[in-house]
Amino acid sequence: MPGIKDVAERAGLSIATVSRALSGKGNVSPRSRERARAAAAELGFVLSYHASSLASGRNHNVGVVVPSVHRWFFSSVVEGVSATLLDAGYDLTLYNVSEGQERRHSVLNDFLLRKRVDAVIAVSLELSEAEIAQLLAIHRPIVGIGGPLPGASTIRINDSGIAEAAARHLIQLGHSRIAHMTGDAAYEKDFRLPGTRQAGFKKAMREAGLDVRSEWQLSADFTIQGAYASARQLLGSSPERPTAVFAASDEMAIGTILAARDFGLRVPQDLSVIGIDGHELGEVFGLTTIDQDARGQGALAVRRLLAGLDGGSDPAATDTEYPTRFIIRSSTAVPPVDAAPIR
Amino acid sequence: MPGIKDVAERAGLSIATVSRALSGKGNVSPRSRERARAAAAELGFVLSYHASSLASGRNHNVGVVVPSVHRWFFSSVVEGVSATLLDAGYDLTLYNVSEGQERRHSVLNDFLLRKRVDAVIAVSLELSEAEIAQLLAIHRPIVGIGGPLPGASTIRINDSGIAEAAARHLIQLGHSRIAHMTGDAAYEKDFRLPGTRQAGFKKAMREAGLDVRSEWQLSADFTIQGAYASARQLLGSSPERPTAVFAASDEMAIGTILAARDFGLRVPQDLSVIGIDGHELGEVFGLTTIDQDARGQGALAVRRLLAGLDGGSDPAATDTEYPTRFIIRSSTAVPPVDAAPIR
DNA sequence: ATTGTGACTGGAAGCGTTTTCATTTTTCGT
DNA sequence: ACGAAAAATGAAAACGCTTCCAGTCACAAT
Repeated sequence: MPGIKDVAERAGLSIATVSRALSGKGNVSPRSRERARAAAAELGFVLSYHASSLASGRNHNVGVVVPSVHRWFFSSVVEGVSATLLDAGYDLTLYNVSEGQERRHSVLNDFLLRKRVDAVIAVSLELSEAEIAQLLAIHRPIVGIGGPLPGASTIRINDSGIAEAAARHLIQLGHSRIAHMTGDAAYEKDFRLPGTRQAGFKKAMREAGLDVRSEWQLSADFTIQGAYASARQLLGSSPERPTAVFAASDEMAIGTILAARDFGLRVPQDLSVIGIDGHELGEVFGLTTIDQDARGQGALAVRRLLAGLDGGSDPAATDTEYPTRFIIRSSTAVPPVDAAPIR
Repeated sequence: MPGIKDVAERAGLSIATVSRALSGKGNVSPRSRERARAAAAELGFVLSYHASSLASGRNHNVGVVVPSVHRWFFSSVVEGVSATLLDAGYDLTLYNVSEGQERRHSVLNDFLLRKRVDAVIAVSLELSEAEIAQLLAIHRPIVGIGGPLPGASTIRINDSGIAEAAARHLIQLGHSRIAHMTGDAAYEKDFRLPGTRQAGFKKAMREAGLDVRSEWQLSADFTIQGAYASARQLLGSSPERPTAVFAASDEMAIGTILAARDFGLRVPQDLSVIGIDGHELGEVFGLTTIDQDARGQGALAVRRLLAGLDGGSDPAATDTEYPTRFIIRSSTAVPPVDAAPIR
């Protein structure tokens, strides 16, 4: 396997010049540059990643920590991050910390800190103060997506605001019997989002003078199947059904729609459903939702990171609110006339 | 940031001994080992990944090449791979080559070959002979999942066999008007699977003496929404509907079920649907399917790889057939009595 | 007492680049 | 055409480890 030395010999140049020619940094005459390129191509030479990282201190690698790669939001973000990173010539090291705290701990310590990533993107991960301090201490830029990350840059959507908007949409249609499906308590730890969206919902309800019935506050694990099971309970048992459901994610909204269909409820005639996300499947279900462009958030995170890496200076820990789009489809409508309003 | 040198000084040992103590290789007295450990812990020392890789020639990193991280099969495999790799102390570098050939080319050349992965897992990727040769040339173990990879180890399910079994299941229920939804031609290039499953379907039909109607051979892009659109065409236009649909993936089967519902067709009374995958959503839809444990396949790939890395010798290019499970739920039943059989 | 054995240990040579620094060559204003 | 500034170059010093090699030491076997 050829080394830079071989290239240098073949090109009749010094190692230093070849290095500069190949990396594009520093001054090299066009002639030398061409020679170096040619020699490298002929020998099929590729730089050794480790050697060059060791010497330069740059890794060209960013770590992405996700709780799962299965759920829509995460895989969408990862796709956005991956594409942008690849274009920029960076590697992406994926840390899937789904299974509990021990693994997560070891990831942070043994992997991330091991000087092998230039930066970290933490998706919907709530790190402890200590963990954040650790990351910041090694002087690597971090950006968080979708989760609070005090001290680091974050990209988030206005969770409480859009939850409010979603609830208000239902209220304006005339609904008063509105249920809310939030994320599971199991996720609360890593992922404060459920609470935030719930707060927005409650605020809108309160402002409209509507009751927030505790039996209509349900939760699921953010998956279609989890929401399906949860919604069956809601729609099946209670003789007094809600006329609308606001689900904290599109996947849960879809699960709710499926459950409704099982009970012969038409959406939106008998039940309005609204979600949050902009899931690809939304169209199939005619789901009214608020689109957060997850891929775009991932891409933005990378751009921000790279800017920081090149600029050198730690960019101030900015907190960017990513814009969302309200998409009205056919899963929401005025409530059925025979439904008695609450209050 | 402390280096091994600092640890050595603090422990009153030589660098060499500390290295041996920390890595566990070579002979070190228990006393020295303990001292080294303690000193390292006190300083919060972690090995530099690059330096140690450069010196030792091992990366502790495997590259995973996937066409997408969004579709069920891929994200499931990645989860399996990720978990197993992390447990073994390896990193996972993700190469998402979704967007066309150029990117893919650059991935193979600039990244994988850049001496930074010890092994490669290629998921459903059909590499050219030249590309495989390249990979094999750098003497890195490769294992392919779900795609043919001549010369390398592969893990696959018996695609044509299970397709046959799925079709036969429908036939045995009494169906003769059977449609098949296969993967898109767009995927054919990377991903020979659609054809393989289709072949199994045709074989079963032929053996049963049934017609394979070309207008009932449809295709979609493996997603729910794609299948939904495709199935609407099938079910909406033709006055003579099929009584059963065999979809080449669960996601497509689900899309088909959704489309059927739109037309007021009951599943399975009016239309039987069967898929392949073992998707989590299958339960919600009562989907009869053939479960291929994608996570398990990912985990197996890693184990195979690591065995090869430790064993040292290139393991013979084995071709493992991963077992599948037929799961009968409620989406398949005998055909409606009024449906005229074909032939 | 002598030698052999094997466990430990430390010095030092890499691993394959990048980058600094001093040096040489080129360019350009006048 | 001359000197100063700019551009291009090469030697060599890092980068932070692993591992070879030779040497020390304790202990058992002769």
